[in-house]
Amino acid sequence: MTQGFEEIFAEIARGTDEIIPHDELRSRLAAATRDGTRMRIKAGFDPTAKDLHLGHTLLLNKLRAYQAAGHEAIFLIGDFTGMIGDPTGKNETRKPLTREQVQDNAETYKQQVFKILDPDQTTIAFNSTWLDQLGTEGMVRLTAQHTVARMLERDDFSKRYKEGQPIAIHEFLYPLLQGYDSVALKADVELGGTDQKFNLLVGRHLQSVNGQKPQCIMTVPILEGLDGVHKMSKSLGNYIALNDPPQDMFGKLMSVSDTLMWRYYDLLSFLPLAAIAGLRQSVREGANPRDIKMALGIEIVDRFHGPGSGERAKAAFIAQFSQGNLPENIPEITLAAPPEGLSLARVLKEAGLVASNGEGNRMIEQKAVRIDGQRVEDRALLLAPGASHLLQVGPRKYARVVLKAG
RNA sequence: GGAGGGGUACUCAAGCGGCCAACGAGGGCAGACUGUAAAUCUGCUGGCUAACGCCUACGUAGGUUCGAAUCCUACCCCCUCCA
Repeated sequence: MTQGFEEIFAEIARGTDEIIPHDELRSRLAAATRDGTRMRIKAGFDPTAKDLHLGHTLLLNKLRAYQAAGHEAIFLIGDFTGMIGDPTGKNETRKPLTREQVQDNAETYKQQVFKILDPDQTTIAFNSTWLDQLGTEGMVRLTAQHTVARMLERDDFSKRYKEGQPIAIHEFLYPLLQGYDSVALKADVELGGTDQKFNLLVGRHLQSVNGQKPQCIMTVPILEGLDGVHKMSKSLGNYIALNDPPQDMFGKLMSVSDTLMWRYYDLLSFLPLAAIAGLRQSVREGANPRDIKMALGIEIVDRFHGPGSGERAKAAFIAQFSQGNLPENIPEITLAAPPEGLSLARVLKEAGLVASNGEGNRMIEQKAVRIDGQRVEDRALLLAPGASHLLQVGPRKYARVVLKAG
């Protein structure tokens, strides 16, 4: 029994950045395991993004680990916050979402989330449920439960305050509202990214002020995006979406640097830590990191597209890039061309391979363009009607174009 | 309410009457090299045009001038200090 708990706890704690307070979480989990009670594990998600990406899954994996141990995962959608718009740290106000958009995003969330979470042990909650009811009076009462001095303890705030950067008053409200969510949900544990630490701690404070046992908090690292530098985010375009097609997902994972690959192994793989250490050792002894990367690709693709899809994506990847075969599913487009023909740049643009004629011409000059496999460097080239061509720009953009007289 | 500072391309940041489609850096893209990796080297990085060239861009709107991102006026927005 004791050993069983050790394993459970190790799996829950794996990959986390901080657990506060560590020993308390441990003992609460132990007690719950012993008594067969379920703890309420909360993790909040911002509904501004429609698609979840791999970065979000760190929290989901963690929620899943709790579920595996028999606890209740609360997938909280911050729709209230989303509708107001949180401009934190930016001079650009985020556009508030309409209720419809939020609903829409939430639907998409649900479909994606259950690729990881067990639906039977998941509660989906919307914080507008209670925040809409709060009212001005409730809001003011809430603000009375925390102090400015403590707000300024947050790194972000104190730094900006010292540097004379603006801090809008409502920015103080978000931690409070998020903390209030924990009160409303009577959360036992809240999960969040490391950047959420302060907010999670506010939740502890508000719970105790409101006569609840303060939640334990657990932070997970922020996942770096494909560039290995910035956090994975949709707006930076360095992400792998959960609903990316298998081949894209695999390809993106393969394009990651070796350094980042290990990071991804640590944070995304379900392999035991000992196994990952073994992989590192094998590379040190001469194994090609590429193959290790492929194994990760297979694991991740399988997770989101079902068993077997990973191997298929790998095979397609090898065929296309290692053996130089054409990719599957090349988009095909039909264009009307005048008798004298259409300029190559124009065709590239119409086919969606470049954003403008200018860019098309640039690509041609940079030897990035191929027609039917032949490199083309003549930007004056005209493509005559009545022909069909395979166009390629750079290593990965393809299109098949049929030119009709017209 | 008062005083001062500032708004330049994806970002940061020069320019302060013509040589500015706008230095430089970052980012991005492409080529070479590769393992679609990293590192490195090279080039490109507003739109239209086969090309000559034309058109839009330096917070917004006007004005001065042969000519403005650069000068003037008004307005909008941001920041700092004081009250």
